[in-house]
Amino acid sequence: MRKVVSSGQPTIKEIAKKLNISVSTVSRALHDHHSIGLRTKARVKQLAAEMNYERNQTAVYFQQGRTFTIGILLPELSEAFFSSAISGIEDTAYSNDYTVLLGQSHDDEAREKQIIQSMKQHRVDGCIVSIGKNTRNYDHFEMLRQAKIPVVFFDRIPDLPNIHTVSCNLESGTIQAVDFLLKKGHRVIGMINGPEQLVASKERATGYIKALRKHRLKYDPELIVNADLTAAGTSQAMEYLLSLRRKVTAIVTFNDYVAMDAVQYALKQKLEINKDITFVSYANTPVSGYTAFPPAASVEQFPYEQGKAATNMLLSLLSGEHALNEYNNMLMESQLVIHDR
Amino acid sequence: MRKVVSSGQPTIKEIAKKLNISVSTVSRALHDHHSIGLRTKARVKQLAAEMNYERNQTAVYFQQGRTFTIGILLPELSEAFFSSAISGIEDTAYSNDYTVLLGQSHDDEAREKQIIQSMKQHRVDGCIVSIGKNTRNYDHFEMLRQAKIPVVFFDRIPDLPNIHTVSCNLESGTIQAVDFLLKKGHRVIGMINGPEQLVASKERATGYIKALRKHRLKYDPELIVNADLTAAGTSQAMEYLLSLRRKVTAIVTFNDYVAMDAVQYALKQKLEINKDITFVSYANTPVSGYTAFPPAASVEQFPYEQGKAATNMLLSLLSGEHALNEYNNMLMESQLVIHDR
DNA sequence: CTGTTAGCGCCTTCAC
DNA sequence: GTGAAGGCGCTAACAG
Repeated sequence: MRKVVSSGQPTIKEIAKKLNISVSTVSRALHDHHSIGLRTKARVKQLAAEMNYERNQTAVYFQQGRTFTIGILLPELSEAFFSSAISGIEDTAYSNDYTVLLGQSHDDEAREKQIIQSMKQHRVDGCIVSIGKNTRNYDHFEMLRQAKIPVVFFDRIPDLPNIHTVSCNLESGTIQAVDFLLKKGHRVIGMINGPEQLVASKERATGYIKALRKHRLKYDPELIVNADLTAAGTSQAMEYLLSLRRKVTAIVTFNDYVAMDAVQYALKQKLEINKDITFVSYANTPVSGYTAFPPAASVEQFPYEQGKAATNMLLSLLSGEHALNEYNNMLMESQLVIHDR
Repeated sequence: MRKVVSSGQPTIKEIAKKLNISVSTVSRALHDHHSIGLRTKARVKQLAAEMNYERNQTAVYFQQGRTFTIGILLPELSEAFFSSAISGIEDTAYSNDYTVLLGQSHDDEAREKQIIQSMKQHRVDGCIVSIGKNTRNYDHFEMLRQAKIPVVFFDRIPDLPNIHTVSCNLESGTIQAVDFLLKKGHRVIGMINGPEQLVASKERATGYIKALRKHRLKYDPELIVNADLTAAGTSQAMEYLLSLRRKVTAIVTFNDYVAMDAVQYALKQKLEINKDITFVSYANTPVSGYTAFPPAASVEQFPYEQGKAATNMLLSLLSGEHALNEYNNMLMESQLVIHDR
């Protein structure tokens, strides 16, 4: 059907012919094999350079049964968190001579399956995956397991047994955040949290409660609201928090977007930011520093480092220095970054 | 050296053996070749399904001499513009059954060369490239040309003859921006432009001047400042513009970051945004809407669409429906998006 | 030190 | 309709 177009690129065969030696000698010379004479080596290398020879990796991949390529599946590249993460992945992969094959699911389960399928056919050596919001069925990952393609899950992790994961624990950062507010004298601290079912929301709530407990303060459940992360939801949450009997002087928001919406609401109520009300958030975006009223502090989740860690974990799996029934679950600690003292 | 690990994946050979037919029959059956009997076809397909057979793409790539993979080289994934662009690239590639190999140069020329080299070895079918800020030498692209790997340059385009490009013309958007301000009654409009040597700066300046000319207003060179895009540079530029005899009531800024810095400066001078002073900017970031004082309008550059266009151009080059000496240079029009009337 | 040979999985031309 | 054979470029036994 499709014509095989000769690429015109020189092969070791041609080099061998011109030099009147065998292909294996050429191959070995090019690889600096110890058993090849210095003179032949030099001759081969010189001719190869002259002819602009370049090894055909597709042949090598085929022959070796591995591609030195890792597949990356993420929900959405345009989210700052993921673009930062993939930056870390790509950097680490490249410095280990691996290439990166990319796919984004857009949180669509069907597309996610399709991409995994395509990566499997591509014979990637391994995958790094952050699953979509709506993914409920994990058959595609089961197929990878059967094909013996190792996977490291990262940030958005499926509820599966025996998997490798890298994620960031938000509890510690939240404790630091609440600590920070308490030290500044705040006693009534609200929290605009995310949807209840998210692990990330649970970690935030737990951190909040633990921080209070640490300071022997009683926890008032009224002060935590679960919102839907939309601007409208945030306004509602703000309205609620500001209507409470106890006067809320600080609020921990689910992320920077929520913080920005909350700030807008507060400004409309003629509140002075960092005086009447102080915000602390989670750094999903690097631009919060540019806003007129950035949060006084935010919990950094180190997406770049997470990407790096996930890649290193995958590479160590690929190097085969692991027992097959050993599963790595790495938990990074989040950390509070203070913008405004 | 490295052991060849049998992947354990079934091959057409095994299917053939189990069915006591030849590999070529299996191959043909799997491809729905017309000359294969319906019964055999069915038997083959069923067994293949049962065995979880999956075609080894690396073998196909090798054999066909093409990989259905395109290489993407970008300066920096964490820049909103590029992450949006790659989103468009990836979507388009995937819906055409192409896979995407990723590399970021971090604006480092050496790394850029290395990535191109690696993509060439990978035998990508084509490349989409946005060059680094500091790249002065283009030998690596010359090598791609010799290897007959088509390249589409995009957004950041090198100064080379006979290349394919996709880029966005900022002149039109700038004209619209100035039009918008003039219609709102502004007569003294400043511009904080970028470094003089950038094409993008030139286009902005030209658009500004053309818009004034269109309205038969005289152009005052004092009103355009070239800044370095840092916060400090922006402050200086603001100080200068606000010190002019003629009272500047509106400013066009190089991008949203500059706009945000400029807004900060204006606020410090107790100016009221959108009253004493109005800003119009270029949309490099989707978050400007979240800031307390977003620009009244901004010039959209459609990175997603640019990525899509570049990919389509590359795909059409790959399909071979082009003369070799034909070069495509696509210019998209930027467009003003009004946030605040 | 170097050459010969086989084979990776698949497709395709040629023969039957 | 189906089979046999060759070859894509490279590596790695196995022989000298």
